[in-house]
Amino acid sequence: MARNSRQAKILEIISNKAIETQDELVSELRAANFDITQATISRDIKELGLIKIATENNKYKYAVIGNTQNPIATNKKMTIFKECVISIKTALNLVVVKTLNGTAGLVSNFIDSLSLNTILGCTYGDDTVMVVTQDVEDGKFIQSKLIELLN
Amino acid sequence: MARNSRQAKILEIISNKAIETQDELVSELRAANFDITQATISRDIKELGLIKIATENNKYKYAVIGNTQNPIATNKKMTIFKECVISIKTALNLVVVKTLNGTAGLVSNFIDSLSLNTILGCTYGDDTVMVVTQDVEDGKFIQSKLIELLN
DNA sequence: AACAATTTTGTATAAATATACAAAAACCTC
DNA sequence: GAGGTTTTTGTATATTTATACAAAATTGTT
Repeated sequence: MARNSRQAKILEIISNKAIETQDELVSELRAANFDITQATISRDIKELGLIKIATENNKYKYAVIGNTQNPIATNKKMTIFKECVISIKTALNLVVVKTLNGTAGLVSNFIDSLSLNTILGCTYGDDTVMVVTQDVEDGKFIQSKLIELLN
Repeated sequence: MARNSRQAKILEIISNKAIETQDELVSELRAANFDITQATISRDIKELGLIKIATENNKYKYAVIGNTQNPIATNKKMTIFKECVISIKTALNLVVVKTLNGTAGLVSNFIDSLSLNTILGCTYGDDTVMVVTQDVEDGKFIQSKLIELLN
């Protein structure tokens, strides 16, 4: 289905470029070979829980909302998790998850919500989530758990 | 000037009730004796950096955006700080700031941004910010500093 | 594969929002 | 307080966004 990859593409686009209107987003998507209309984008934006917010230069842009405020339902989060994660690696007791730029917060939030008890905590930047576990073994374990979820 | 109190009222309204459209907000404000039009609200929303976001029940509502993402300029934040703070009290090494419901995040963010070095950290809920200082003396000091800012 | 049921999408348009421009209000400065 | 300057607001409207409805696509079942 093109739908999920399209939504992932939307997250990618808005994290890399200031998108002011849905029509602008339509153009970007068309350029990336997604043949859709504004109506569909409007629905995607609602589903993804994206926001339109004022920027410093007195314009508007679409953005991914921060984790605590994000009201997207869990199965939607799961879908997004799958779409946004690029790689999952371990380094000793850390699991390093690479994501589409700008979506690390969403991914981190999702991982937190799993409440896996061998996870001590998560931090994230723009495109990286760091999952801290007790030891090397736990790191490997969490890595495999997360990879499982991608299927 | 009615403008600042109106904007504060907007923050209060949206934190207490799900507001789906600007027209709805206009009605609420009219009920609170602010005689304005949709155009003004549109501008206020832009200035306050408010967002319209999808809710669980498949509708939209306006909301205050979380602190880290908030791009409002400092002087605007200062104005909002003044408008949103209700009281500032101390309890031993804590400074307890009461705010309009839903705006504690904004206020906390503003206090953080002051980078006062006797502040150890801030936490917040919906209408309360807790500022932690080293000791009772520092608490009193920060309290007075914050009260100063209200003038 | 034929059919029914569900989901996704486009078209057309209604609904909602942003803004150009002009007027009004607030603020200065002399 | 007259006259100039800046800020705020309303009116009217252009722009943008959401959605009803129908069509198309996808999925599941036999």
